[in-house]
Amino acid sequence: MPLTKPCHTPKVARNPKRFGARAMNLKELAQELGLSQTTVSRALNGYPEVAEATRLRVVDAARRLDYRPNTRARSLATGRTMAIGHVIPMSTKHEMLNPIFADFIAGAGETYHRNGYDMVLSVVSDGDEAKVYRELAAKHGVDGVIVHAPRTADPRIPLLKQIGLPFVVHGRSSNGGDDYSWLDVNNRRAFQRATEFMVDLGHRRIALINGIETMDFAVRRRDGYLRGLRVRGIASQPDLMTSDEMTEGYGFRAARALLARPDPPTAFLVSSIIPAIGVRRAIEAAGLRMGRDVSVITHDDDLSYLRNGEDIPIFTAVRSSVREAGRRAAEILLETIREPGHAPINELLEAEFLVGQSTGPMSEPRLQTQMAGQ
Amino acid sequence: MPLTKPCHTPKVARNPKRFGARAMNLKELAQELGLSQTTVSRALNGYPEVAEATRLRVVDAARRLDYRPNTRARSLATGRTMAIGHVIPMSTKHEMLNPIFADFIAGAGETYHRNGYDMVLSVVSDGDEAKVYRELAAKHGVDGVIVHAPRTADPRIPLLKQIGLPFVVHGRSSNGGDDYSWLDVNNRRAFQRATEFMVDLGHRRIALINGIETMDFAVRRRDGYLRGLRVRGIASQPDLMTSDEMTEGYGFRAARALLARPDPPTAFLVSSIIPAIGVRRAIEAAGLRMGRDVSVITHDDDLSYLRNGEDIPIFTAVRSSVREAGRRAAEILLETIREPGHAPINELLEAEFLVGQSTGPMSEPRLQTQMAGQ
DNA sequence: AAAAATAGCCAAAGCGCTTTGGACGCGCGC
DNA sequence: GCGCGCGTCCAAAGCGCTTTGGCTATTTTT
Repeated sequence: MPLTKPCHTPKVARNPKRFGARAMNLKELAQELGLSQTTVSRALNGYPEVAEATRLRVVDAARRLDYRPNTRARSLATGRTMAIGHVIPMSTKHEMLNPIFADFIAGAGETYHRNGYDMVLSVVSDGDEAKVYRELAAKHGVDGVIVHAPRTADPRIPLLKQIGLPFVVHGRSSNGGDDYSWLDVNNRRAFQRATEFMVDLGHRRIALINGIETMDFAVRRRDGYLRGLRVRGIASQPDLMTSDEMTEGYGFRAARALLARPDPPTAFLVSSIIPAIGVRRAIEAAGLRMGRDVSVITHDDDLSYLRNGEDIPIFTAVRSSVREAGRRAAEILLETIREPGHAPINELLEAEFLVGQSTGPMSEPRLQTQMAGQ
Repeated sequence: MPLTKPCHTPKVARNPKRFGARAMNLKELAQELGLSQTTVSRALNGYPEVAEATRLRVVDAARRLDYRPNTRARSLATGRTMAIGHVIPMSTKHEMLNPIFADFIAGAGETYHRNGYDMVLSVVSDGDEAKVYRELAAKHGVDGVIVHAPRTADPRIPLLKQIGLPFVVHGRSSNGGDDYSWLDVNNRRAFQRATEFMVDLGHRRIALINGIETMDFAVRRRDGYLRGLRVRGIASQPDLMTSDEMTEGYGFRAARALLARPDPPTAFLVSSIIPAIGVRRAIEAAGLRMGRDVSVITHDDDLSYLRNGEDIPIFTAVRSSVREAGRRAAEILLETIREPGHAPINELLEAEFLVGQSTGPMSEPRLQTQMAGQ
């Protein structure tokens, strides 16, 4: 197999060139104006060595003739591509996309748009990401990338450092120190707080419905949960902690299994609103009522298509807008591209704690006895 | 304001050029091999006028030295950019993304990847799309675009025809005839079938929780619903039909309001699984049981992060994989790019009908009397 | 055996832009 | 009046690739 795919079978149409109505180019615009390409280019790009009067003429003509510089040519000349890459990992296990990615993209896209950058996306089975990054850099496809869904010791971080491609991580990765830029939610604190809240409501058996714990954020959330228990003097029970891909079905199955135990949990901490919906389904399927018989707190990424209620939240939640994270991550990336020598930028966002309808004081034990502490 | 944003303040760093370790280019590779650039280029691109032995040498060296042609340079020379644009509309009303878009992208991305294409994304407030398309074409950013979320008489279609940029519509638009390529689900038939199914279960008051009816697909679904009623001889009631952006909250509110009527519907047809989740919440909040007291059928896009149950479906549903649609739409687009003169390609997918746990025979009227027909 | 075709390679001309390194004319200070 | 600086502009050299149009051997045809 050749290195660069000759997918456009050469024999057939060897030189089809461009489509439809050709667009105006710099040369033509310059001719039209009776100026040199140099001057026109400079006028449009805001360089000082051109008279204000001519600049006005040029800008006006450009607008009138709907001239727009050819991105490819420009980036070939400048060396910058004015594009940012997002490599979206797709779980091979469930052929599933991370549900938060759409909103993250939307946020980042805003920033890019505002700064004249394009966004190029590749969806890649998790594991193949390294190859794609390498390619992206070698092909000169992008000026920088955002790293999604970092694992605990993610190999992409040293790789990108080595390649020399600017990047920002959405989340963190424990390896490689802090000498790279990242933006993360304070997952540990959020989950610690949620746990303590549950304990303070009287709950003692609190389940954790976590994401896959090779993911860095999931580890941090578990840490927070454990710390919360410890701080309140509650022993943790490994069999109250589950970990899997955050689907509705997972939330349902996990909660159903836990609720079927002789000593079911009275509270659930859930890693995302999607499994939380499944948890609620399981609670109701068991003939119980969320917020009364069983309490639930979820992490809420504030997804645009799955809002946690309107006026008052459905779920009590630790919320942190992933779209806002996208916006900020993109800004940080553009910043590091603008000033290559700059020190890494780290930003830790605090989640807000919203009390909704899904939590309430520990209710009377339904089946078996329990000696509530205080 | 200048036409092309001079966002990279020129005074500061006038010529930073590229980052980090430079990659190997064609010239260097040719020198390394003692061949001309011409020959090396041809060898790699599979042209016939190069000896098989030298081709092998070249390909081998390229792999060894990790050579990858600069996309920008290549596309400048060829006139094709090997990139496809997706302009994702974002509802200005709710700042909401279409929840299906992530999976569509994932499907399309697969096809692109396989064919050596990149995907460039812009998220745009609905209404501004035309401008973005125009820009994309003029900048030579992409070889073609996918049109998302077409409205009933969508201006983007004539616009793109005029510009001459190849495109494929995901969905259809009633205006502009059929002389453009599209790929759609047979929404009308799907909703007609679902409606008839409900009627056959004994339901007479069937509500439609539809999407926004400026969207082409929503109109078709309503048509199917009305036709289903008509075919079964049931009069339609306008006050049983609602239409709004497909959020969970909308499903909840609409269903709650309808269930509070003196003559509540006994069945719901819902336009997407997300509002369907809200409908279920409303049903349960009313102290009723979905599938027993109230039946629900939903359209199911088979979203990877919101599967409709695992083994047996939660909701009875008309299902059509939006990811598969993405794959096919992308293939069609690449096809039309490959053969510009080709006639438009239209593909109508049939949704499959899945019976789940959310439907059952019309149960005893709970509050008021009703003379069930047969 | 001479003429024609072919296989295999190369130099150089673009693609459309930015940027370097002047050129030209004007006003200013001395 | 001369030189210098400055404000405006331009010609031309890339950026890294593809593709045209040869050019030289080698093979095939007559």
